[in-house]
Amino acid sequence: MKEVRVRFAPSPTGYLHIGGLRTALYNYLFARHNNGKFILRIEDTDQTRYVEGAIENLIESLHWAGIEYDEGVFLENGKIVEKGDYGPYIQSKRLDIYKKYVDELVEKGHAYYCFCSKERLDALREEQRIKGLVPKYDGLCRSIPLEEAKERIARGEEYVVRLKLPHNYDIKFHDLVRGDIVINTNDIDDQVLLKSDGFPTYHLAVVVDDHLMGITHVVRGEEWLPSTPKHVYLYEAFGWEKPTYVHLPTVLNKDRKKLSKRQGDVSVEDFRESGYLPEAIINYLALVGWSPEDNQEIFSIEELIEKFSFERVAKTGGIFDKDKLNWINGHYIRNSSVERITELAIPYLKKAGFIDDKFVEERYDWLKLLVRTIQESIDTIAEIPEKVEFIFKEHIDIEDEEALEVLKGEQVPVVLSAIKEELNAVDELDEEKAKALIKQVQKSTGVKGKNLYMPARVALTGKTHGPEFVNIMALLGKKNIIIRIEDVEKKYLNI
RNA sequence: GGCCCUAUCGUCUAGCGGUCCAGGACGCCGCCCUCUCACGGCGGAAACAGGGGUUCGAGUCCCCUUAGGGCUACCA
Repeated sequence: MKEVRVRFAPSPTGYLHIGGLRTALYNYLFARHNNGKFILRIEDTDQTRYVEGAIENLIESLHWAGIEYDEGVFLENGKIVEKGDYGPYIQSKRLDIYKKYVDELVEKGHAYYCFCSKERLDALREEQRIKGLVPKYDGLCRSIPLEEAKERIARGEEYVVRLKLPHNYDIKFHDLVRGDIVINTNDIDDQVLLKSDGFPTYHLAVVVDDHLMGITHVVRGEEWLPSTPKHVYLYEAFGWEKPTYVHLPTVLNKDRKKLSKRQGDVSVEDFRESGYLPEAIINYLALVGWSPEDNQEIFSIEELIEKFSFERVAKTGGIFDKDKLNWINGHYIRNSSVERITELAIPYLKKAGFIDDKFVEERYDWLKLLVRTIQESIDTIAEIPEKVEFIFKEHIDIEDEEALEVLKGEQVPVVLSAIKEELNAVDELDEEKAKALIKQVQKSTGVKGKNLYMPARVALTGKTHGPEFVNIMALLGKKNIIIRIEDVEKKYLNI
């Protein structure tokens, strides 16, 4: 059997869209599942949309997500390099190749030169629109004899090359997720193949490159479905074997529209900054549009590779469900080592102004305890600062009504002074000592359970709920505990 | 407008003619665990868009309607 070769071919127009990541992921999974090759090609045929740094960003995002490819465009020491036997992998470097094939098409009579101006085309479309017709090129230049066209080009006239589609011809192809598709050429335009600036359009470039690069399966978003007949026709015109098509359902917004900026995060970078783990993003994305045979929800990348197939890809577009992503991300955070989450948390804690480099160096174990204390209660790394803010505050204000209510309890002064008392007996606290201390307080006051913990919790955190209390004590340390207790005694107990 | 695609719980989905009074997951609700929160465990509410066929039998096949999405560029 022929080796599977697939590609992800984004345009460098900015960042890597989360929907694009899923397309890349499915390509990747399919390639790995079949021991095939995965290629990254850059489709930069629209000079007007090119964004500086976009290629680098694309590659970095893919790398962060753990999507690795075998051929194409890579980043080495910050420089863009190409690897593989089918290059160049950046379309703007392949202009002469497209020119050659477009010439062949013209010679064969499958394409023609068109000299129509932008103005004429606009006017034509406007006229058709008013008449209620389908906006379509009217084929004016179709009948210009080749010799005449060549003379006009020689004279320096601007031109494009258009695909010469036969009239009323059914183009058929099979799609692995959609099944058989038939579209009549009467519903398709004589697509521009080569633009007046000498660049190919997507339609020409994708066919030529996929063929030349030996691509066996074209796996892309379903927005390409309507233009696939053009591509199929091109393969036929060139006499090439066409690839297998796989059109993936769209990843949608809550309003069922294509996922777009302004409704929140859409770039891989955004998700990274929001504190999502790459394996969580990958795990979640795999599930939008694909499902395994059993009811498994949590997958390692190896499991995904093993279980993935296009037969189980859905036809319907799926809404990007942040709640489920959060759940998956939380799962991975809980199952990660404290060390890893601590490393990831440090930049966020620095940004919040809670810690600095010196702090990290001197109190790394303390930071690990801090992270361990809240690790199970978070969905994203970015939530950490708000979760631990109360630890870093010098003084806390108690505004919570429930908390204020707790402080009215009869045993509150007894408990708090007992804690201070016991604190005198130790020089510094760790979890063990904090635990022992609470036990001591229990013994000396006779107060236990809720009546003991709640006043203490409120005094130290200002809230009636929060993480493990013993950890909070160890985190705060002797000095801060005393400060907070005395604050409460003064401000709320009039002691 | 034309063409193409799609249609199961709020969401992601399982279901490829009978084993479906429709299964799993997120979210939601309740209970348990527990100083609280969270985690975890257990349980619950929640869907086959509508109408025609085909068939002994339809969520599953066909048609229509409706709804949604995509495409309709010298953008990808």
